[in-house]
Amino acid sequence: MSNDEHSILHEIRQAQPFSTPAQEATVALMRTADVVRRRIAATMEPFGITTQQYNVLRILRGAGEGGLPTLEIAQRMIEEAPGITRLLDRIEKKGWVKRRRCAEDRRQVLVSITPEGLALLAAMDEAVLAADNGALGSISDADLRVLMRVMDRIRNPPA
Amino acid sequence: MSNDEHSILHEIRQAQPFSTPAQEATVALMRTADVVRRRIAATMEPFGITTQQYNVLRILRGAGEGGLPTLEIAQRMIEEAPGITRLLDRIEKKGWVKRRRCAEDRRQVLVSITPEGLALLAAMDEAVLAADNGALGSISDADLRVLMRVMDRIRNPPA
DNA sequence: TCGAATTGCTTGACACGACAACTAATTAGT
DNA sequence: ACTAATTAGTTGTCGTGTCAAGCAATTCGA
Repeated sequence: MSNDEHSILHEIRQAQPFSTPAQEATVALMRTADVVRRRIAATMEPFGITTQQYNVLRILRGAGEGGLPTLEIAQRMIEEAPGITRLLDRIEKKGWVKRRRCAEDRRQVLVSITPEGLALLAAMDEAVLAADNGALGSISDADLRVLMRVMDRIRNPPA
Repeated sequence: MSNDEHSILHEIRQAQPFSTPAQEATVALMRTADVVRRRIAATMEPFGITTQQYNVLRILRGAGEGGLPTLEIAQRMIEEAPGITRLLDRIEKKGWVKRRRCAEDRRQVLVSITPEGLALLAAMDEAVLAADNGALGSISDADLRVLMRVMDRIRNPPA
């Protein structure tokens, strides 16, 4: 079958075949995610923003005026706190978000998106939607459903 | 359904629902790969090696005595050349690989695994196999086949 | 054959992802 | 009220992904 042309085994050129289907699927999952990540990053790059920075702005747009505390943002990304701090540093330097101390709990730093940030997102919305759809656009709805279900189970294994 | 507990929408707490199933699946793919990557990294970490470093050693073990030129390794990982150079720097410093100039084409650097590297891999083999299986162990063979097929198609979209 | 591409890396600079340690503010326990 | 524990963030360090340059060896083309 012509599928051999782009099978994982071929891509890796591994001398030894995989020990198990689960192992092969694990490798395939990594590589697939990488490929998609790169495609999406490529559509963001012309706007001078990275996917992580874009995700933060998306989250903050959804949060509205009041903004969100730093760690709340970290939670919604999968990320650890340290990463968020510096990510916000860079985004703030570009003028897309602003930070202010919360009055009630002075440990918290409330982050909110600026008008410039909103304008950037607005300019990007169309391209990003197209890219996200494009990345998995060739997959049928039925396959997408199976994909989602299987991945849900991978992330949250039974017991 | 109790599935709501760990749905992607719940995990992201996104105010706006996704525009399309493809978009939702894209996000799920990223997060799933992250989760699995972390699980595997956790099993490698006790051996003082990262997943990338481990992958290089695996490739070199498959290559045997002669070793492989740097860029050939880069190709088998998905990675760019600069990343490989520095990855090899670190692995070499740990004594797991050695580099030598190729006599026929002095532009090439042949990289091969050392006995220490082989010993490390041997010590890790069992744990890694278990981890890879464990990561997707709860997925049925039928689902794995679908998963592989769909991901193949994502990586290599039709025309 | 001699200069112009090309190839195979390497280095520099910037963005992330993750762990550890640290500060400051708040809360809990006695 | 006073100390101990917790919470919210920040900073330092290491490993990696990526783009842009740069360098040396090799091949190509007139």
